[in-house]
Amino acid sequence: MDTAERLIESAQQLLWERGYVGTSPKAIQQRAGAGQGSMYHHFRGKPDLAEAAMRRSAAQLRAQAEAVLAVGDSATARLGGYLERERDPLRGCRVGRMAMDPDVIASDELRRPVEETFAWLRDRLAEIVAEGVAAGELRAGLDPSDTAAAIAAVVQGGYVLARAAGSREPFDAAVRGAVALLAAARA
Amino acid sequence: MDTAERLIESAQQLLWERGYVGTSPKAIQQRAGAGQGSMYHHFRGKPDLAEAAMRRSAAQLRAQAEAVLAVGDSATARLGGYLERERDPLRGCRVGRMAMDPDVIASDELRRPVEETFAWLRDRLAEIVAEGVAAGELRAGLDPSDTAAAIAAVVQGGYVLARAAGSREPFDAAVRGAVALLAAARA
DNA sequence: GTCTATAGCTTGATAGAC
DNA sequence: GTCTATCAAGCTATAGAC
Repeated sequence: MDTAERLIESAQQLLWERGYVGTSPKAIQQRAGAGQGSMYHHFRGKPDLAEAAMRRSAAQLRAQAEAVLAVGDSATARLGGYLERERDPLRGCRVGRMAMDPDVIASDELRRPVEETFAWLRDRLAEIVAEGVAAGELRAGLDPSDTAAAIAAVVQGGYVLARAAGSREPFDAAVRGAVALLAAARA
Repeated sequence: MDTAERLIESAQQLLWERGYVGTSPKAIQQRAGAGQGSMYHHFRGKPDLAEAAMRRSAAQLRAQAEAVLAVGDSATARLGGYLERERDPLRGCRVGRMAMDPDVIASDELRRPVEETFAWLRDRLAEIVAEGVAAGELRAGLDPSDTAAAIAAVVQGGYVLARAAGSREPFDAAVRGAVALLAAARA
């Protein structure tokens, strides 16, 4: 693996663990086993490297989500599969976490990968809800876009509850609660 | 208002805007119009002042939530009132935001106010769900604790979606989605 | 491409005058 | 109680040798 690659992966890890504000170029270099000059040769600076790392993480997350969302023979099963997908709640979401970072939100370049990821996720979830409604599986009155936003929010909020509690339990409870509410919305 | 008070309020604002890692003692002092020595006279350091500020914010949030949760003549109305309470989604939750901060999570003292706030909120929401079930308003099978966690998560996750999008719209959509799912779970 | 040296600034805290 | 001065360490970036 070359140096640029190691820098990106180290940045991905540190952004996940400590966020953008809490991650220094120096820490990235040390984890990657690279010197100062090496990093500034491959990237223009911290924002540039962070953007590359965030785009990478966003692409990986999307691939994982798509893999889960494609499986299941009913809308409820596919949405449930997304909600119950194996996660590590105490680590949080590597993309969603960035949305709480002031410097990320203040920069269009840095915010864009986060924005695109959630726009895609909401659309994808809404498609599945709409299919469930069309198939007569879910109630006719259920708004696909609103339901999708609620499902995505339960996962992101579950991370907050888990980290606040220092335990994965609230995350699992929120997922169970959401699955039960979806079950109640069957036609 | 005395200096200690101004320091706490300034710290509350900055922690909300920039998180713990992104907030420096110097920035707090400047916003409060106080010097270095003044801050270190009233507080032992950044963690001490941050803890005071977070406890204050937690108490305020709890009072606001309790005020909303006490109003309404049915469980659905009270839970809906909590979900639809007036908020500024782009600012995020001043308590929930702290859960994403690595230094807050690493310190028991700093994490405790966050933990206590969400433990209280989940209990309070679960009580209301349980009352709704007992009254025959909500389905008998609905688990109060899981449903409460899902509701709290929708709000916290809604903030993430809104900040990612740079717009309050996803927050409002998630709330509408959650309200609709709760309506579907009526007995 | 990678390294070391250096720069100028900020951080979080302490010292000591008033 | 509040102020200014000072500190060692860390931050982000640039320069220039190799």
